[in-house]
Amino acid sequence: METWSVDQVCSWLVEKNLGELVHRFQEEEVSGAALLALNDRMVQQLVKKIGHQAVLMDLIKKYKQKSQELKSPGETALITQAEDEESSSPASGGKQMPSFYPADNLDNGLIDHRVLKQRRNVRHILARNKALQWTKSYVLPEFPYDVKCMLAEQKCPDHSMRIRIIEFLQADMTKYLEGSLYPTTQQYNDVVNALLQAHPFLDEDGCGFFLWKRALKDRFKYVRRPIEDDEQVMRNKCKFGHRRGQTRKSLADIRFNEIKIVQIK
DNA sequence: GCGGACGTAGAGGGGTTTAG
DNA sequence: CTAAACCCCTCTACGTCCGC
Repeated sequence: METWSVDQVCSWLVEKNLGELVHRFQEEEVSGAALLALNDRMVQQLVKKIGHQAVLMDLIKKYKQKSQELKSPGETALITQAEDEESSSPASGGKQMPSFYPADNLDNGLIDHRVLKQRRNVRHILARNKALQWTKSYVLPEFPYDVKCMLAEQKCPDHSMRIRIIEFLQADMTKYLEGSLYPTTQQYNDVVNALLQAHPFLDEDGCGFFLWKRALKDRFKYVRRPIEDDEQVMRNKCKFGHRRGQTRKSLADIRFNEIKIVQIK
């Protein structure tokens, strides 16, 4: 890893379901050596999402630990394999995500402004990575520390907490969708049921199921909104993306979009 | 069996609200 | 001010029912 180029680091990120970070890593020219030299503050500046910060720091930490233990060439493959096994999601029966959320990590008030701007480009490349097997008994992902505290205290989540819960659930579901951004109704149901079973107090007024499900659907919709390079998304936009008073996209437009998609590919 | 009416689910667009 | 959630509306697709 020490000798990796920026491109190799980016491939590794994609492999670790952190493809969303590729653009930032390329922008900041993070090579393998730079990756290993990152400290907490740098990771906070580089990576917006606390969940991604935690995963990234944990992967680096594990790499450093194992390279100390092994101290032999060609170890990377072994480590990658080990990490693959360890980082599999709870729903696939693997171990849960590392709970590395030190209190100082929450102090992200100085996050680089460019990172905030990046949120506009909400292409969840995660969706394109290796899909995990969806099982009926969906297991909730490991939430960040502050969310876990709120859940443990059974406090009614405020707006920002709701957003964070939804964001984590959406990111976790994406891993199972084989590149699609369209979960089935059953999948929405499974996730919301798992959430409400684990935390019944979230079922406000007995209509929590519908509220959480709608929030989750809206979140996926919001993720799809800016996407213009995905065949399935574009097809649905052509199909449904017009309202009374608006002209329907002509067949020519649809063809043009299809050609654009092929060119992008 | 066929075709129209109807209901429902699931898409999207876009306005409004909320929170940082 | 802006990003993101929330909410409402419209449209399409599909299944079911019913009359012919």
